Amino acid sequence: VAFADAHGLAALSMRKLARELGFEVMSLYNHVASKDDLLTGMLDLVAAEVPPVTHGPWKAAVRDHAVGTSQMLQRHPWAGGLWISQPPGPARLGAMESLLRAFARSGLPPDVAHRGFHAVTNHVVGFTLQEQSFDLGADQMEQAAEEFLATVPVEEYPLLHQHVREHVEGPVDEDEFGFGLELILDGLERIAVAGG
Amino acid sequence: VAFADAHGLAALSMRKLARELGFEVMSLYNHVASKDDLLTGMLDLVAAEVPPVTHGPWKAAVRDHAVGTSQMLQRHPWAGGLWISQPPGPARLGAMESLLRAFARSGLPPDVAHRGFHAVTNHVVGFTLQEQSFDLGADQMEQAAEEFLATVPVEEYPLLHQHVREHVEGPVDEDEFGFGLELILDGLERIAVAGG
DNA sequence: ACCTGAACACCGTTCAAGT
DNA sequence: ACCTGAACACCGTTCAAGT
Repeated sequence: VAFADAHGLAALSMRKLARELGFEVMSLYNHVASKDDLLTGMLDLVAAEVPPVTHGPWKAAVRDHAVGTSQMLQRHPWAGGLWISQPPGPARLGAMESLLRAFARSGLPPDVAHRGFHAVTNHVVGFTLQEQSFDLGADQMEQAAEEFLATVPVEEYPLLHQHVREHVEGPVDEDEFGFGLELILDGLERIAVAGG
Repeated sequence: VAFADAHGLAALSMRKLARELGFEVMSLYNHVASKDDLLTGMLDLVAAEVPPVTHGPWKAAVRDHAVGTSQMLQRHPWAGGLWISQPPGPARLGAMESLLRAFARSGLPPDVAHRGFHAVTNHVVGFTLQEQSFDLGADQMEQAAEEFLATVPVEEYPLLHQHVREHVEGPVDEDEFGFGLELILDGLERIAVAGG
């Protein structure tokens, strides 16, 4: 995890990891079955960092967990891509169960709860991945944006230029994640209230 | 694109692609600068398959484009992962501009339109990726679900078991994508109406 | 129980040489 | 202008051999 945090997922090869740890490559296979197994384990390690889902009102519990997961994925930028491809370990399974429990006490019809669960988790992973593909950490951000816009003619893409400029100038997008999340949660709550 | 559709992205190496085409590896570098360049080109090719954003009412235009993009990503399962990591080519730039145009005529305040744009695109990419990580095409679906559940104790994760079972038994999740999309679009529309 | 040298079957990419 | 043989610097993984 420390290696991936420091050098990124692309730089993580079994050989480099072994060298960093002071061993030879093949020694790693005494501790993990394969590279995939290693990645699965890494992912569950960071999944365990997310604060447990609270026992209070469902909306706050779901929101807090979504925010906590998003923050964790921002701390470990390599984890978002794996989140989708790796099977869940114990930590993630536990979080999923707790989140389902929160939805269960929402009063939503079971099928709506089911879909709501997906809408929320989709938002978390989709948003974080999308953000990471564009964000580069404040300072380089502006430069990257300028470089990008330089390759895109203004006359042809005026709104796109403006959109990117809004990104740079901020702080419009201070809490974009929360904005989308509230759209989903408010929509669900409206259904819960109407049905109850 | 045909190769990736048929064999998946993991199987696509420059060497195998060259063999499929009846050439040697190195010949490919007369036509693309690198493998990354190849992938960027492939992605814009499939991006061009998405029907153009319509000129009508903003909500329908945004919805249709979201649905069209989601369908394209399901036709080319390898494309979702690249969607995030590759820079947009001409086809995608054009689609982004058109989608921004639809938001521009929504009457939403500029910052809400900006956030709405992201909420929608996040939903599309997040949902498709999430779905692909779990869906395996109806037939294998049930078997995969059973295998997965076999590794997860029922007593510890009762709601998770039920959730997966709902996936298998369907057709609860007939239009999960649309459900989440409408939550977002309805929320935006409410803001547009209240503000106008 | 844990480490390791040698080896295998792969990668993407460069470069000089061909036609 | 396009193709290609040889080579380079990498990969993940296995297996037999060591302590």
